[in-house]
Amino acid sequence: MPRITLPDGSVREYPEPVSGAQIAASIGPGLAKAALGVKVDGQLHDLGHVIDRDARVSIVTEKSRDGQPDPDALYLLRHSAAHVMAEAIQKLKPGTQLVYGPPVENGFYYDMRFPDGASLSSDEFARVEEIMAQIIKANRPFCRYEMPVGEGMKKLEREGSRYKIDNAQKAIEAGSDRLSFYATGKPGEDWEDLCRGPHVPSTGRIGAFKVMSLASSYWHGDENSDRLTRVYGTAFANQKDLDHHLKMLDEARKRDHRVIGKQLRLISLNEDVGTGLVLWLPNGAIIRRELEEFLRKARSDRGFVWVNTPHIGKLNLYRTSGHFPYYADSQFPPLVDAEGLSRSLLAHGGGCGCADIANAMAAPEVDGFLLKPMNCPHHIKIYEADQHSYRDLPIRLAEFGTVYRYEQSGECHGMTRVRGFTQDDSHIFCTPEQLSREIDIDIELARMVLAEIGLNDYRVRVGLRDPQSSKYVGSAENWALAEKVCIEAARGIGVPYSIEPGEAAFYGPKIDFVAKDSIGREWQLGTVQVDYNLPERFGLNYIGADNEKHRPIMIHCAPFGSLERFIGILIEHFAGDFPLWLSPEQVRILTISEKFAEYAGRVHREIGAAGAFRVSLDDTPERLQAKIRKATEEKTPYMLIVGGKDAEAGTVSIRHRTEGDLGSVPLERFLKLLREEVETHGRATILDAVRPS
RNA sequence: GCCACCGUAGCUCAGUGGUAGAGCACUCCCUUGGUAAGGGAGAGGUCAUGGGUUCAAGUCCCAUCGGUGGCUCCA
Repeated sequence: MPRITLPDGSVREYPEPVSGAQIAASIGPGLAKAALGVKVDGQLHDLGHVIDRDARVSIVTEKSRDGQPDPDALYLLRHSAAHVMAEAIQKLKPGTQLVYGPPVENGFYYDMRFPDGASLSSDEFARVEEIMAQIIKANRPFCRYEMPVGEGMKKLEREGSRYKIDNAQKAIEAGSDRLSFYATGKPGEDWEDLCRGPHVPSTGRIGAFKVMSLASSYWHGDENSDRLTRVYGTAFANQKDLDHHLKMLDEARKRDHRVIGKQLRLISLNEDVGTGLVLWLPNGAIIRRELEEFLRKARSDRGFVWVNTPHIGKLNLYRTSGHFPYYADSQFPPLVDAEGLSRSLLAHGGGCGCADIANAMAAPEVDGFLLKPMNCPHHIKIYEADQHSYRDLPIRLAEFGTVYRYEQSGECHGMTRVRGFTQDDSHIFCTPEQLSREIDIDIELARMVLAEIGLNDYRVRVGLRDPQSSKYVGSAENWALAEKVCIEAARGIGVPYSIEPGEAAFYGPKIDFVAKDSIGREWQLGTVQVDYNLPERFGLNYIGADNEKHRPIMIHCAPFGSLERFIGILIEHFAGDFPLWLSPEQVRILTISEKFAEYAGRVHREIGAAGAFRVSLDDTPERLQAKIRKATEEKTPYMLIVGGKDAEAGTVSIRHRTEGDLGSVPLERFLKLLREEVETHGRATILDAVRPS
């Protein structure tokens, strides 16, 4: 006699156990038709799932109440589409072994292993989609059936499905006493798969789908295990949602910082220089310099002092800090002189393969230099350059410090994942009493930076250590202390925060700012990290009021993270339309004909004389339309069009790169507005001031 | 590092075994025009590199280098 509570609070009683489909039907024929699954006390199930006790139930349909695609519906659709895709691929490539096919953020994937000699190419996606379309058109039901584990295992063994047997064993270990299978159609006749479910009622409910891409993966994510092929797809309830998704992907592609970075001549990646090494062209260097100057001032205002340190340091420095032993795989090999190298190779067996060199270098007596993977050890040595009293603290050191990390070749990506990059790094050394205030200063700085850039939608992530892992340095007490401080600081920020074990740096927990860009993608930007461990490893101290030595605490803070990555993200966020203060070119004067070159030249000189504006003059004999098109494509924020009328009246006609003609204003007024927009970082714009209402 | 795909003019790309192409950009000439491409001419390529198959290779095969999408990784 189950009493069913619906999302609107109403309660329905049923005389006997009832399925999700029956509940939907009892509410209305429209809902029965739209139903894709059922959620019982927060658990998603097949629509056919039978409820035999009191429960809170909602019927899952394609749209949630806010009109957006329902996440549960997408889960069901995509999980089901994964089955359909697997069936299609197995039909196309007989003998393919299935591994695991879950829904993921924007779709689903299925890991599979092709028989020897076979593979899937993206050229075959259309064929896979054809077969999928047939299966969907046939509208076969997803039929769940269960077996006791013994019988189920026997069935899997008969089928010789190594990976599925492993999945089943995992389920049994997790406490399952039955195995569930889903047939796409009739059990025993049609295609089926060991699967926990749930699924949509039938294949016909998969409204729109697409096979997206191929990747490789490892079984259990272990690189020494079997290599699998991961086929990605996506599915939506209808074509419109799929089209919208594809449009977003296309929009993201159009904003790709590698494409825009090339078009706007911001940066260059050159294979002769090396993978993951960014060349800043003059235009990109302007953006970088503006950001650096902005942060330089912001830091100086907050009591930071500027230092400079070299790009390399001795190996022992990084042995002490822990960087060298813990991150040996992801740094460039040490720099050792030839004599030292041959000495240590001899001492370690005499081989000179990569592994031999790596082993020889790891030996504790080897001396040499390392390209710095982080700036902190150098800054620590700057702290140590003087004896410190508690009266000196806090000491706030800052540097745009370039660091090098040997990312695996497949990891490098444009400006966002590189091998050499400049951190806007800082290290505060303070007393325990000062810690909370110093963290606040760093957090305020990081938030101010985001606000000035216009990234106002962000959340905070507190990265704690993974208690299972041994990669961290320092004592448990230090970690507990630092983690507590970070969590409290995050709580005080007033934006949503999450706590994520395993996301800490190796020396301490961190507070990361994760911002949403203009098309809704999230990026990890600034970071504030609390560190009790490096001061201890280096034996740092200050003399307290008690005339005793005490250990300072360090705070690492980088509001941008790295300039390469940050500017790469900004390129995508703005799609190249940088705010005026960051634009490589701010104003371009366009002559209507060469007859007005003299007036245009005067305007050019006056703007130049009025301040450090980046202004250029296009007085070529091209037609105006062509010049406008060129300047627009080059994303110049403001074009000033000057011809006979302007020359007579002493005005300029303003054109905005995206809003078009803004009419003409006297030159002095334009200059005043220009200065205002640059100085306010775009809070007051020329566009707003003169746009015809 | 692994899997799949790709590498042709400065850029974007066409060219599936038979004389290396287009558009844009560039240079020169004409055009002097009020809000997203005026017209004409010219110059520009070891088809990533090295091997192989073939009478013949940008095209087919192998290797190497580089790129892209993922995987793994990400201090």
